[in-house]
Amino acid sequence: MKKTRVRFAPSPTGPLHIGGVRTALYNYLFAKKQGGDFILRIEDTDSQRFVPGAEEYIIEAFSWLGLSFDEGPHVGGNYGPYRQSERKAIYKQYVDQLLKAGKAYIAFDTPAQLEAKRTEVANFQYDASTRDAMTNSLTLSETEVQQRIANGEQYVVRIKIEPNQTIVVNDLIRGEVKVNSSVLDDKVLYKSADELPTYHLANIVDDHLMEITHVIRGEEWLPSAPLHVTLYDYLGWTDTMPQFAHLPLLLKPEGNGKLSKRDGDRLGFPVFPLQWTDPQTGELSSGYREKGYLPEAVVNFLSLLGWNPGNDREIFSMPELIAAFNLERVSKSGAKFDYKKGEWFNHQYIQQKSNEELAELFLPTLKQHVGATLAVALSGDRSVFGDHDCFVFGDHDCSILGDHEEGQPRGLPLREIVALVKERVTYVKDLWEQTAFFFIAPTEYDEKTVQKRWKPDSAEQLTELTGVLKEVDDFSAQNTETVVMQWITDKEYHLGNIMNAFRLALVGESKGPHLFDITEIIGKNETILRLERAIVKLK
RNA sequence: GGUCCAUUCGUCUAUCGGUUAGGACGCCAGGUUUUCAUCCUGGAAAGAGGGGUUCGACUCCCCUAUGGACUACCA
Repeated sequence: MKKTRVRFAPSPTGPLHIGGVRTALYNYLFAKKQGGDFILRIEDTDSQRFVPGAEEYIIEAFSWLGLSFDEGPHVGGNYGPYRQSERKAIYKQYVDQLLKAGKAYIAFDTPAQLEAKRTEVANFQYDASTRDAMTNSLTLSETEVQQRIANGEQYVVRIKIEPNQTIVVNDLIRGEVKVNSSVLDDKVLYKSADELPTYHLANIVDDHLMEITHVIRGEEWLPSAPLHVTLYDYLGWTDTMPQFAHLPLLLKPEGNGKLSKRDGDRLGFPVFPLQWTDPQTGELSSGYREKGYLPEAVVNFLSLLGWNPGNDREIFSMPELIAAFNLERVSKSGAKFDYKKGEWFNHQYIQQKSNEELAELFLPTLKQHVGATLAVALSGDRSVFGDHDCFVFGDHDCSILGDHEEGQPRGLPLREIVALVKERVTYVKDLWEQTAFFFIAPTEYDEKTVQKRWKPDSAEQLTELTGVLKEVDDFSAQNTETVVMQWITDKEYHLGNIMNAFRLALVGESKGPHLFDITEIIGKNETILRLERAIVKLK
């Protein structure tokens, strides 16, 4: 049994879009399931559309997602080079072979002439029925062909499709697909202008030479699969031809058409794994990574868009996906991109993270928001910064994760803060909005909440509460809660009124985790300061 | 226009001739809660249409409709 070898072969014409990521993922899962190789090949045969940075982007994206290539331009391998632009000489040899065997021919018709032909003749196709009326090596004498080439005239090499043959493509997902060769056209295989083959030829030659066993690609390639089968035949490689599997497409959520690069930001979600800035226009497209997605969530989400394990299970780690994956369970019809489900997956994966891991992931976002106060922190001051009274970190990283010296600027135990709110966030970034009040004390209060929660006697009651809290030595959540509850009971105050006003003072609005978990974390002094400020401001 | 592919709740899907057509997302309702969320429970929600085949079709076949892809010297 030959070793399974699959390739992902993007064209470096821009950022990789999410449909391409899924295709790569399925290739990867399939290869790893078989203990095979996963190869990256850069298909840069279109010199016109090359975009600088695209290849690096692709490699970085897969590195983030956790798909690693066994061979490729960045890691090497025994079947290189892995950029088609570096394989010119290889292709030329096979072009000559086809020409010599009469399986292909040289054509001089210019793009302009073809364009004219297409507007003049409806449904014009360069094929057996028309090639005799065109300017090519079939209609020109051998000497004239040589003459034109010697004169520097540009030409292309076209495959010579024999009409009226039945071509069978065996597809692992769709079964046998039969087409009559007469509907195929004499596709361009090679362009003299840049001495590069087109996709079709380069693809077949490389897959053969790289000993690819399975071609797993998007359904958009199905119509040209018969051409590819013919090419294997013409080159004499039929017996080692890879198996084909054409994947269903990822469709726009709104209904029509396949998901395209432009859809993402228009519909409010990323279509690229990583953020991308167009080098030409400077236009910025959002990415899953920057949006706050965990790569595991993206992988899991994508894996289930067009494939299912045959049971109700939905959460899979990468090793579990590899174990469960097979091509037989890939569906045949296109899948609309359900962005909401993606959010749900991310939520699930966030819950799986430990508090330490989440705190670590949150740190960059947190620093963005409170970064300016770090300098204040280092000066040993706990002081007013801008309009806000800011809580700051002792020394950035260690104190964030917990301990602090008495009398020093207090760092907040980020790990514990994260633990309190993690089940309510979808993105790592949401942690900021859920926890901002821990770091920045409220100085303004949400108007609606004030109207609803700040009662006529709130100021008086909270003043009294402040007095009670000042007497509390053990400020643990449990103890503080016991004391406060006892006080409320003794005074026969209305529990909700007290607690809601208390929360308003600490948080600034009506949200957040259990109140006494908040007081424990921000500590006695800060709790009292916030109460006093609210009493003054809301009186 | 031509060729090819597809068609189960709004969405992703299970079902491989006999099921009250299952699950998940989303949505709605209720519950938990000192707030907001989370969470829990429940609910509404599907076999495109028409012919066959069969004792019996979501499932097999045909037609129609609809959707999609392709139709470049792009991949």
